[in-house]
Amino acid sequence: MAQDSMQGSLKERGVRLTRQRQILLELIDKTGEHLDAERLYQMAKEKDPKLNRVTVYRTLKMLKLGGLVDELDLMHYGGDQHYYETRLKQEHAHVICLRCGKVEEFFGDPLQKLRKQIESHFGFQVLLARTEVGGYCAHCQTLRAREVEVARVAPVTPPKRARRAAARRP
Amino acid sequence: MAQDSMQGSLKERGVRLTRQRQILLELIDKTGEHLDAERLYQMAKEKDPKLNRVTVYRTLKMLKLGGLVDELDLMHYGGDQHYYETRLKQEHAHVICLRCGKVEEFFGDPLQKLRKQIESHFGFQVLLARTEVGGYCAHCQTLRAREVEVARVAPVTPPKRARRAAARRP
DNA sequence: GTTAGTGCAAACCTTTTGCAGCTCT
DNA sequence: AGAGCTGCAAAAGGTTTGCACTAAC
Repeated sequence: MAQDSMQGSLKERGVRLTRQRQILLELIDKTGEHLDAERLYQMAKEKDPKLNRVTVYRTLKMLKLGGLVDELDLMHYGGDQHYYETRLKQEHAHVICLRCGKVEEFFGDPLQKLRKQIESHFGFQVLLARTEVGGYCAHCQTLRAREVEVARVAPVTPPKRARRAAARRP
Repeated sequence: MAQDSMQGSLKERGVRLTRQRQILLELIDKTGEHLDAERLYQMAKEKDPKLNRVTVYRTLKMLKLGGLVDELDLMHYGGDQHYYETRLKQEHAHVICLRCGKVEEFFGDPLQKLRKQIESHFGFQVLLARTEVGGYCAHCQTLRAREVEVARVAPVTPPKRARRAAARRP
């Protein structure tokens, strides 16, 4: 359903609905949230092996400029890539656990109040707003203390980038 | 003064106060805000031409991990680099004009309320919070309408990356 | 004297660009 | 038919890493 309204919005602006874009729109819509370009590319490739990574980037850029998707960083947990989600839901904050990577969404009046206060305080016209919160989720808080203790004896640096790179290699 | 408390905090943890770090700490402190790694490097190089860009990155990473500086994106206006500011002030949101690039800071109770609500709602331990808002500042709102009109006749794509790249070349 | 930190070069990941050819409308 | 879009290769931008050397404590 988000896909339909997206397609409509694009058609109005004379944007062509190519096979590739339909695939990408469907994935962004159905998968829901928090996909980065690479993952979106991998998923799209299964539906059309010829589809190029560049097309993913170009499509995302277009959707972002058109205000159809929002770009997130998720506190750079997992790297410096960007994540995308459709712009349907009410404004919300993203809450990222820095230990397990779980992402929660928070809807609540402080967000609306914040926006309104900024608009009236500065006479600012708000187009985009992004709130990201990092910390430890309920589950990880207890596990964390233990880890800190262990780390003093045998420090481990998890190779953040290697994970993603491995998934890309043929 | 921020520099002093930073240095103290580092000393406590057995971090060495090298000449390079002193230069960087002073710049981060005095310049105040919103420096990216490259600009910080350029400024540091004037005080010590031998100081390497890598040292800037390593120092920023350390300060970030130590919770002494916060990392910002400023809505990726101007590119994908990160910006840094000392973690002294009260929590605040950054308000970025997408036309002129001006950055305002907003302090206000919605931010504290947001944090508290997230903590109690999810049982989450908040360590970092970042709110960035993009739009048009009061001054640019009027100028904007005119531009949109002009753009329909003679579209211009400003080369975002070229600006920064030019400044780096020898 | 240790150990942490630096500089240099090279790598890395993510994203963008130029251009020839293809395809939606 | 023709503007718009894609794929490919290559580049760019920002950041990280490996290693030998240096300097802070």
